[in-house]
Parts: sequence; C-alpha cells; structure tokens
Amino acid sequence: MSDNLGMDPDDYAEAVLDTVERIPPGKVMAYGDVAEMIGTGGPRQVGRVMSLFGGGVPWWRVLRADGSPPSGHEIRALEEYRVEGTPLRPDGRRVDMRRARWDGT
DNA sequence: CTCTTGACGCCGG
DNA sequence: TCCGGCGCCAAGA
Repeated sequence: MSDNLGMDPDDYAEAVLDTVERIPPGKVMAYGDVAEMIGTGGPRQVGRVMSLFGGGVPWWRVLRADGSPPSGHEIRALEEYRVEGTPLRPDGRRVDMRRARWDGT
C-alpha cells in the first residue's frame, strides 16, 4: 500500500504535469502541494517527475515550500517570475508564498 | 538484497 | 536568516 504510488509511474507523471499546467500565471504551488492535490506520492516524487518531464510545462510555477525556486534553475525561474509579476520577497530571491500560493480554484 | 541519490519538508540551534 | 539534521519514498547502481 505505502510502497508505491497507487498507479503506474506514467499515469502518476501525467497527473503531476496536468496539475502543473493548471497553475495560473503569477501563481505557484509547492511540490508538496501538488502531491496533496493528486492524492498520492510525496514532494520528492513530484520533484523527480518535474526533473524528468517538466520541460513541457510551466515548471517554474512549482517550487519549494519556502519559496525557493527549483534547485539548479534559480536564474531562469526568477526571470519568469519577473515577467509574470509573481510576488517576490524583499530579498528578491524567493517567492512570497503567502501571496502567490495557488489553492486550486 | 543493500546503499546512495534527489527540481522536498519540517524542526531546532 | 542561515545551516545542519532527520524523515520521507521511489529509482538506480
């Protein structure tokens, strides 16, 4: 039960990518948020899917719970946030999760 | 089979 | 605020 994702890896990846595509511009979701919305897996599983197949979706809208952009893609992500008008913290290095987190509606 | 690796998260110090 | 440590769980060596 707890030793798998509850579905085939491909279906899980599809579920993750589908969720990410729904995040509106200027908004973001944490890896853990995506996992909860899908209902299975955890933040690390979502992160792995993004690292492998995230190239075709707005990957910068999925980041760490503390607002830090995806590891290894900080520069690119920050540029996107500037373009989309995503609210950033005073330091300008992290997203203001309190204002930018998308609830799913 | 065990051990290591990660686009993670949370809790101290 | 920054850092270290631990928990987490699938995938690869």
